[in-house]
Parts: sequence; structure tokens; C-alpha cells
Amino acid sequence: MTEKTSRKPSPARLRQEARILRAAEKVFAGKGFSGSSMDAVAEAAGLSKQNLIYYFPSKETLYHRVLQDILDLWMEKMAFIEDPQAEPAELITAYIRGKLELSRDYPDASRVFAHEVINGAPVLKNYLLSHLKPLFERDSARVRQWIADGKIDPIEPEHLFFCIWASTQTYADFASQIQLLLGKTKLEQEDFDKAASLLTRMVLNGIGAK
Amino acid sequence: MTEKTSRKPSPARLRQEARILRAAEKVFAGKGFSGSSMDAVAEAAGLSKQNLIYYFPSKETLYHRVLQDILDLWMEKMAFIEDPQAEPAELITAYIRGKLELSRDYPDASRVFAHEVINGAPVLKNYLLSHLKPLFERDSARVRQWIADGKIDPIEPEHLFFCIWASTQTYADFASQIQLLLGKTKLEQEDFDKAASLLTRMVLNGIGAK
DNA sequence: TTTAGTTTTTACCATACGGTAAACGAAATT
DNA sequence: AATTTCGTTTACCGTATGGTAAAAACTAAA
Repeated sequence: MTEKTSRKPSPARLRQEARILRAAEKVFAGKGFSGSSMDAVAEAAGLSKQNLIYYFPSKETLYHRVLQDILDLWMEKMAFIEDPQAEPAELITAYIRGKLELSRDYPDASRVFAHEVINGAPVLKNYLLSHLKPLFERDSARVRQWIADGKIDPIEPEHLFFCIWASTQTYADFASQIQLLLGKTKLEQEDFDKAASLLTRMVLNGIGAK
Repeated sequence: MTEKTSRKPSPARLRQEARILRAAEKVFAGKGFSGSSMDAVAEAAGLSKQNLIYYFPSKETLYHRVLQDILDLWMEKMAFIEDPQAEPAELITAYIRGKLELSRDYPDASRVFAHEVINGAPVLKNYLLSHLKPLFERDSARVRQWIADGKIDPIEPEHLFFCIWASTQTYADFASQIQLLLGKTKLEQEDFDKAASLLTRMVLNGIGAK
């Protein structure tokens, strides 16, 4: 039963697709889905638009693939590590560090995500509902348990997450503003260290942990 | 010396322009400059594209006016109130509340600003350098003075601002995600109160104020 | 009522866009 | 060597886009 479709993608093809996806991520990161053109992606990837269309038959397809790759990275770091033993302070410290590393290493991914959410998450909505929300509620419940156990002060877990997400992602999404105000051409490890230090300190003191 | 150009805009015209600017803000908030079309703005404002062009002769013109109106709102709340007497705790409390009110009352303005900054602030760059940076450095210096005076713990003032900005603006820019996760169709006053409470607590405890 | 000025509509236009069709060349399978 | 598959280029198409030109409709002062 030999099929005509989808035999086996050659390594060369996979490499080319990966190159295109990287280029597309960069383009979508700048102007979002509607603001980006296939021509722009093609140029960034170093091939013709028609050739790009050979690899990704439509802009929607391309965008969905970019988003999918981003989410694979993202979702993991959006949720706490599954370690029932871990104490609040260490868990949160690692969480903040992980999110900041994501902003440092994948700023374009963060910006594509930001574009999506800013205009109402038209594509991601269902995914966020089915995948992110359960994690979010599980982690919120865990924080509430900490409160019940007297390990931290009574605070609103949900808003704690919003604050941490915003403060860590801003180093990717708003990097241009931050660079401008710090007078730097790019953010350095030192900046991320300072951010981690301040944020961790604020959160831990704010919730009365440790 | 009667001139042919720019006599006096009639009240009706000013009203129409204001309506267009509101509509444009909403459209730009969703998809940014490149992703928005004049047709979309026209439809949102309830007139024809050609008629829209009569009021704003180009998309650039329109975008610049929208940004200008936003900045008039924005810059004020980005900086501390000019009160040399005020103690750190009360100043920061008021600052956070003010920024959150901005997110609550002008979410679209915040989102237009976010789009701009995410793709590198191509239009705003110079303005931010000449207007925001001085305020930012003045306020940072003031926080350093608090540290020198032993009023708060030694922290990095710059990153403190980044954290507050991100955490407050997220309630406008990422409202769709927050709503989704909270299971609400829109954010209510209660949510902003909780955000203000948690954020203020975290910042004040984090910097060791009061 | 005329007239000058202001809006709105109608008719276009060049370019950019996403996408199709097919020809063509390069590999690889037989 | 012949043939199939894969990759790339060339040519093209309908629509959307930002914008122009000018006629037509409306408004208000003389």
C-alpha cells in the first residue's frame, strides 16, 4: 500500500523548513500575522515567495506551525515544575529564572505570542483554554495550599502569576524600550541577573515566603 | 492677510476627527500599524475610506495623531508626581494605582503603544529618547536617593520601573489572556483592586519600604 | 439668491498581496 | 539510461491596499 502523499521528509527538507520557520518567527514577531507578508518571510529566509509557498502552502499554515513550535517551548515554562516536595521559595525562584531565560533565549517567540494575545488570541484561544488554563488552575490551587498551610501570606495566586509573567516577558517584548532607557544596544546577562534578583526578592518578600 | 489654509476647525469637524481617532485607536490596537487598513478604520468610524482620507490625508498622519493623543495621556503617568515631600511608600502606592487606572480606562491606547514598542518603536524611538528617558533617569535617581537615605533597601531602580510598568500594562495588553484564565468576559473593578493590592504589597515589601 | 467654502461620493489607479499553474532542472529510484 | 520524484523558477491572476482627481451635494454667509 504505497501512498503518494507524505513519504518521508528528507533531512535537507527539514533543515530548509527549520530555516523558514526561524525567519517567519522573526518576521511575525515584528508585525504580527496580518502585518507580515509572505514576501517578507521569503526574503528573510533567502528564497523566493513561490518557493516558500512550496514548503508552506499558505500563510495560515506557516503561522500555525510557528505558533506550534513556540507553544512547545512555552507551555512547559508557564507551569510549575512537578515536584510536590519543593518549598515555595525555591520553586518560585526557579520559576522566575526559567521564564527570564525564555525571554533571553527566545525573544522573538515571546513577541509572536504577545502579538497574538494583544489582538485577542484569535488563533490561540482554544489552545489556551484547553492546555494553559488547567495548568494555571492547578498551580493556583497549589499556591492556595501553601497559604492554607501557613507557608506564605494570603494573596491572590492568579494575580501573582500575571505579575511574574508580565515582568519576565517584558524583557523580550519591550526589549527595545528597555534598551533605549538603559542606553544599551542589547540586553546583557547582567541585566537579566538584575531583573531576576529584584523580581525574586519582590515576589518572595511580597508573599511572605521563606 | 487672509490665508487659504487652516482657518478654524468647526466644532463639527473636531467631533468627527475625534470619532475617527477613537476608531483608529481601536483598529491599531488590534493589529498595529502595518496590519491595519484605512478601510478598516473607515468602517469602524462609520464613513467611507475616501471620506476618511479627507480628514486624515494618509495612514501615517492618522497613526501619528493617534500616537500623539496616547502619549499625552501616557507620559504623565510614566513619571512620579512632582512632590519632593512624598514618602516612598505613598508615592509608589499612588503610582501603581495610577498606572492600573490607565490600563483600565485606556486599554486600546496601551495596546497601540505595545505594538509600537514590540516592533522596535520605529516611530516613537526619538520621542522616548527625548521625553521619557529624562523622566526615567530623574525618577531612578530619586529612588537611589531613597536608598542613600536608608529609606528603602538597595535595589536596582531601573528594573523596579520595568516591573511595575509590565505588571500594570499587562491588564490592558494581555487582558484577553487574563480574562480567559479567570473565566470572565471582561475585567472588573474587583480584579484591578486585587492587582493593585498584590502589586503594591510586593513592591513595598520587596524594596523594604515603610 | 447667489456664492464661497466645506463635506461626501464616484470613478479611478498603481502597487502589493496571497495564491495558482505549469514549465523546467536536479536528484534519486528502477 | 530511462523515469519518477523533488525542488525552483517563470508567468500570471484576482483581490486588497493606499492614494488621487474631480464631480456632486451640502452648508452658510453676502
